[in-house]
Amino acid sequence: MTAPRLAVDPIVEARRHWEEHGWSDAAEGMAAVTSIMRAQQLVLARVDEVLRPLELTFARYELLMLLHFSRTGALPVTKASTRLQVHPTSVTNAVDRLEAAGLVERRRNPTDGRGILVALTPAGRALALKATERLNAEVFEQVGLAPRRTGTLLSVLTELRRSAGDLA
Amino acid sequence: MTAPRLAVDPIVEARRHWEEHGWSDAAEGMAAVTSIMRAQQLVLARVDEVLRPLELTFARYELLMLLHFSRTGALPVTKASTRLQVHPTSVTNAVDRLEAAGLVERRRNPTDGRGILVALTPAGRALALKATERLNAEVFEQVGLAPRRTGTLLSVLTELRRSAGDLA
DNA sequence: GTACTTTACCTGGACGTCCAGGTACCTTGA
DNA sequence: TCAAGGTACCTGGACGTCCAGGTAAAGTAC
Repeated sequence: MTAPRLAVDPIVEARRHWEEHGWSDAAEGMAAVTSIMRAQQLVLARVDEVLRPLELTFARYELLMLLHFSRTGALPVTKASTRLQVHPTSVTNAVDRLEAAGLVERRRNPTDGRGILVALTPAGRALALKATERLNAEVFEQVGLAPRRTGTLLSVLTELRRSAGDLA
Repeated sequence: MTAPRLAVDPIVEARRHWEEHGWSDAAEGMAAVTSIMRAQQLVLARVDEVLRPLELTFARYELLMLLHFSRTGALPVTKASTRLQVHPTSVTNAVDRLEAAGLVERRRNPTDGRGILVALTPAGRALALKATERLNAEVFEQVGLAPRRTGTLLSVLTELRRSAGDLA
């Protein structure tokens, strides 16, 4: 984080401006959207800080864990893309870097000549578990909310994702 | 959005895996963090879709609105960086593009020879208001939550941001 | 008043995200 | 069987974010 702490919350400030401009119906939604953006930025920064010494990023970590949880430790790019809910090229990008670090490898897909399988290496699996230990201890076990509140957040965000067509 | 809808929520799935691995203390936090990431991705996509016809992005829109709400319509880069809570180079980047589009201009800062002022042009102000109209109607007034839930989300995220040192 | 430190901004680069476009392969239907 | 359409992956590029490093000006201290 670079910026100094602020006396006034920019989001509260923006909401006040919205009200004053007669955009009251949109003020709360604007504040919610902006808060999500900012929360993501903060949480991602915390996560990446923990992962930096391991030379991982959250995107790459997620891919490693997806492979770790898969039966064979190998998945086609498309499958990974769907599960991670990112664009296929984002997966290609992550695989490039993980492959260069020896954490995954690309294999020919025996059942589909067009495709490849992204396969976890032993080093990749070991690093994924190490990263999980640290993330659990330093971020996930202390997100920064009162006990019940984490569940509340989860529930509201699930509703939001569902309404955005993210879930069935 | 590219990926097809999934039968199972990847976040629910991941949480189950966490529980099964004996990481129960971290499972809910992991789910919360992942949900924030995904929610941000979805909301940003909605916002950018509305802004695309105007050749704006959310980052640039936010800068335009910050200037619009400022007394003189002009701010130093550092001030904008602090208010928007992004790195100063992100502001430089946004200013480059907005300036190329004639929406802002760089002026010498009369009170500080090192600095510049980013000043809103009439075109920039007009576009900011037009963009706000559309964002209000198409996103902010219908975030996708039941009425009371938006307030709940806002309250929890504020708690999260405060605990991350984002607020005073 | 001069030397040291800090501040403001920029450049260059890494990374993740998406989109557009291209190639190789599979699938489908006549 | 074979042509048309769809799928899987990659490359190249745009964009936003951050970091590292550099220059110029302001502030501070002796």
